[in-house]
Amino acid sequence: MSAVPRTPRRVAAADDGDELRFCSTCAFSSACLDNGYDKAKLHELHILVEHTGPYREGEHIFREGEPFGAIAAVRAGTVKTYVTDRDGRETVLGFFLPGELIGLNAISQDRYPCNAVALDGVALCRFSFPMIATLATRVPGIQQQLFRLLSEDIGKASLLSGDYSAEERLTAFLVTLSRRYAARGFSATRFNLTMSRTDIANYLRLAAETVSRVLRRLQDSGVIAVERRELTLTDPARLEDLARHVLRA
Amino acid sequence: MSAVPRTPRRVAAADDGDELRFCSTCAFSSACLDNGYDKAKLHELHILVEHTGPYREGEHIFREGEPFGAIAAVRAGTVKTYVTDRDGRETVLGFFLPGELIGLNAISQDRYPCNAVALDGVALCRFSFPMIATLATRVPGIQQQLFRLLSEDIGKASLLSGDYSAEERLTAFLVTLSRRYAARGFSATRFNLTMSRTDIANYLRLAAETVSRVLRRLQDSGVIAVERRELTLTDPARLEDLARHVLRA
DNA sequence: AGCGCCCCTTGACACTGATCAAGTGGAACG
DNA sequence: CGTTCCACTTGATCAGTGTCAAGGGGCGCT
Repeated sequence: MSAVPRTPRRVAAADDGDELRFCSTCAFSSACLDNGYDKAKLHELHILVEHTGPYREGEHIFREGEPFGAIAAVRAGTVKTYVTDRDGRETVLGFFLPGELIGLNAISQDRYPCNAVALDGVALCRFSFPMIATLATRVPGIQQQLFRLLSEDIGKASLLSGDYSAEERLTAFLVTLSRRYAARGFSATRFNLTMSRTDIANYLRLAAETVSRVLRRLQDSGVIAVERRELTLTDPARLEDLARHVLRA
Repeated sequence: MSAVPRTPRRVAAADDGDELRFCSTCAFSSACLDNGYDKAKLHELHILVEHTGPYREGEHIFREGEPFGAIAAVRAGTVKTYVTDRDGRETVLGFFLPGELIGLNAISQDRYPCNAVALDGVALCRFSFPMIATLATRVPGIQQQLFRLLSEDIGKASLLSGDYSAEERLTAFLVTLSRRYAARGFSATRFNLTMSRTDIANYLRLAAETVSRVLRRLQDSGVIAVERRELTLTDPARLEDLARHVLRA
């Protein structure tokens, strides 16, 4: 299916400055750094990181049921995770932006419980889970980071779980995207929706038509400007206010 | 508020059979046992377990915002976790039966992100988290168990997150309760709903009236028999079938 | 026993959002 | 340059569920 060579290459373990920058999106580097920049530990960490990609739009990173071996940090692009029910209806579990981790929900079953697909050009850092777990027994900073990341994800369901209105869900979704982009140094007020309206709908448990209508209403009231997939938050404060119930700000 | 003496007492570290049975509901004992029943390790584990309780109905175990120090396994009774929004509306995050762990979602923030309250007489095993994390660096079985438990909880949101009908949600809820009771050796077809209709509603994101109506409909069609809070699954197979979309069986 | 409280049930109605259906517009392609 | 396809938009209708209102019944309290 893919003609692009996607040979995983082991990253050289040299811990020069360049190598560190290169891995800055990987969640664990910071754990090491927080821990006092121990060269030996950084060395151990980096040799078990594998940079993979690029995956092209529509290309799958893993599929439901495949044996679990690694978690991965997104370096570039957007990843969508989803499951499909018998009737072919898709439930989107999440979108993962640069710096975020996929595969954490696979640990408990040793199999991926969902599919992961690239929504645009995607590059990853793969971490062999058995190896990083072993390393975590020797480097408490890594273990803590893993515990924290896992625990964070437990609480993430709030956007979906509440009985919120379509407008609350969608505004909260946009605010969340904005914050996540901002946290990675991208613009908080102007970014691309890398996912289709249908994807958003399947994520927020709405109909695609409803997503479309709410976006229009938000645009008409001057809160956002949306041109195809390009989004501008023209009144971020008001947007946050509309989402306040969901975000419990 | 409470007149009942609830002095936490450190459990004696003697790893005699009695002590082990006493702790059989604690999730970590099994991790140790799986790991080859190493007496020294069991010793280490047990001295950091604190048995607390009894908590009486309505008594809080922890409250939102309190500093996080420990996770806890339910030994007896039912615990409800919830948050309250500005308008006073309650969102129930989960019910925890004997053998299940509360507090896992507090790890990432070092504070409890929700309230936990006893729905009936509750007894707990408290595990100091810093201590168990330290122990985990030396006992891989413990670390794996922790990772697995955390990862499991990430996927647990499915019941709430899907856009399912009231009937699907409620039947799935009942099936889940049944399975959880069965897993702990209780009857799978006859048990008490320790939570109020309102609690169930706030958990499933339904109105209490809807819960009431669906229960009645299920009873009228012969799937369950419900008398106040006593529930009998008269046709478990059909109940599971009604819940099949949610449970993805 | 009797009272009152609270949980639960039942009914009537309104409203949000899904569904069905049709139409628009951009992008890729021949 | 026209065709086709697909994502998206817009409109009309309808069903499921929330809301409001009233009533029932167990349980603890005095």
